[in-house]
Amino acid sequence: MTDSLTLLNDHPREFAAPQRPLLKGQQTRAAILDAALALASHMGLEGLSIGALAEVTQMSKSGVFAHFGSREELQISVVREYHAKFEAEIFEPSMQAERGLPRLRAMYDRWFKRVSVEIDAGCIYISGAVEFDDRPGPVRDALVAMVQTWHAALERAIRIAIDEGHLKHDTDPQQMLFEVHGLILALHHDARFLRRPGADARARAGFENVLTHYIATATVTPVADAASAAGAERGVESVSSQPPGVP
Amino acid sequence: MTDSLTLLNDHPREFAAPQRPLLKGQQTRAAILDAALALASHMGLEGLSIGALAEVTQMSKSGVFAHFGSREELQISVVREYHAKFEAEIFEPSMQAERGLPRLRAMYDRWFKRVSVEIDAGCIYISGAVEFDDRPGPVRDALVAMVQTWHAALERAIRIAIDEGHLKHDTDPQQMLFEVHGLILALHHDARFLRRPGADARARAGFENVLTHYIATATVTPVADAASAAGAERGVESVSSQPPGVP
DNA sequence: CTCAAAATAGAACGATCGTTCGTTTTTACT
DNA sequence: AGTAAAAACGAACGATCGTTCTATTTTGAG
Repeated sequence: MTDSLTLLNDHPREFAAPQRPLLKGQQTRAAILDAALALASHMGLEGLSIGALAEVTQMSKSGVFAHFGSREELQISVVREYHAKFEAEIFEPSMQAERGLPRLRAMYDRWFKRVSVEIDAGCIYISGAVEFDDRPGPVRDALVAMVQTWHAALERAIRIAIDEGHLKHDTDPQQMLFEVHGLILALHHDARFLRRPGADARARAGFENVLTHYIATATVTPVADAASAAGAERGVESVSSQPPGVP
Repeated sequence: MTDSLTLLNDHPREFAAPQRPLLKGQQTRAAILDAALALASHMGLEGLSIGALAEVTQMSKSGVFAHFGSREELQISVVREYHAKFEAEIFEPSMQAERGLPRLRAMYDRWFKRVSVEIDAGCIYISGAVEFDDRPGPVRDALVAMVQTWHAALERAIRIAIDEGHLKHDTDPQQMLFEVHGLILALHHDARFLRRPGADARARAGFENVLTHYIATATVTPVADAASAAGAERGVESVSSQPPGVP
């Protein structure tokens, strides 16, 4: 239950089921999807056009089209593909870290690197959220479902960190998630849009600031709980970078 | 110097100068711009089309077009219009608050209400940032300039709060701005995209958490400066809601 | 009222969009 | 090799896009 981010991953056939499974089709489909993912990272899901996709993949428009049946289905497939990669590269490796704060740190670190280092490809979750916040439909539904899945995983990690005594017992997981998510969004904004150089350092420092708040709050009246304080200290010092990493 | 957000506001004529000033033109131009602003808040700046705009304003496509000369100029005009309203409704009233933390609070409060309460109209700064982070050109340039202007005003307010002794003297203004901005972005994301009910409360609480961090840091080794601590306390308790408000 | 200038309308343009259809090539299995 | 299904193509469709052009109407000052 806690070791899978999988949701909506039951995609046995996208829109038309080949009765006799040929492999060439899936192969080029994957190639198209790869190009579509790169294209959507730059132009957004709405900026994704079948014509441009055909040009990139050296195929005919109708040839590309036939793999998805509609533009909307193509967009949904892109979202699903992004989710799958996100799950494999961000979520799953982080689950190898120890339960509690180390795992939460690992998740944030990988998430943060995804947004900052790979400047040449914007986060589809973030751009999609803005593009489809006013556009009802299956694309929006798919986006919401996958973002919520990721957020649920983060919230779970926070709750575990609380249970393990790494974070204050009265920590509001959703509040902490809100603040951490804000840091990622600010990073995406400053790095990609404003092109500010120090944005990644700000995101790192911001995370530490949030942590200090939820590990040992700076209340004007320190009612320090000895046990949880010790636990927090353990958590703080244990892991500051990712485990060896798996995939 | 500190009481104006004005930048790029020298827009005497947009693209074609009427030699003998007629008022009907400016009038309908304003009406078109109003409709364009509402339309862009829902569909984004890229989703803004002259055809749809003509339909809304009950005009011909060419009639609308003639007022701007190009779609790009229309987009820039929308950005400028949004900036003017933002300046009048968010920035200027906040400047009536006392220097320091009260003013910073006023700015955040109005900013935050702009993003949360008016759910039926997304923030063009935020959606524009995502739409144009990979699209060079004059529209992006205008967006960047105005966002930076607003950020500069916020940074100025933070610096004043430091000078007034309301915030810790070693506060990094840009870091604090980064974190506060993240809260607004998370609010926009959760309220508009995920449609989570409690997002505004999270943004409020997040701001308080950031404040507690920069007013009296929870360092494990409290090197409390008596003077700045007293100033911080003053600042904390002085204003928790906006001044009467002017415009 | 007059009249030039300004504002709006209307039709058409080339381009691109997603999509459909009929045909041809390629694939994979017997 | 033969064959039926699958995959890819190419042309065309209607719609919409931004834009250009030429009329027509409206405006505001003399």
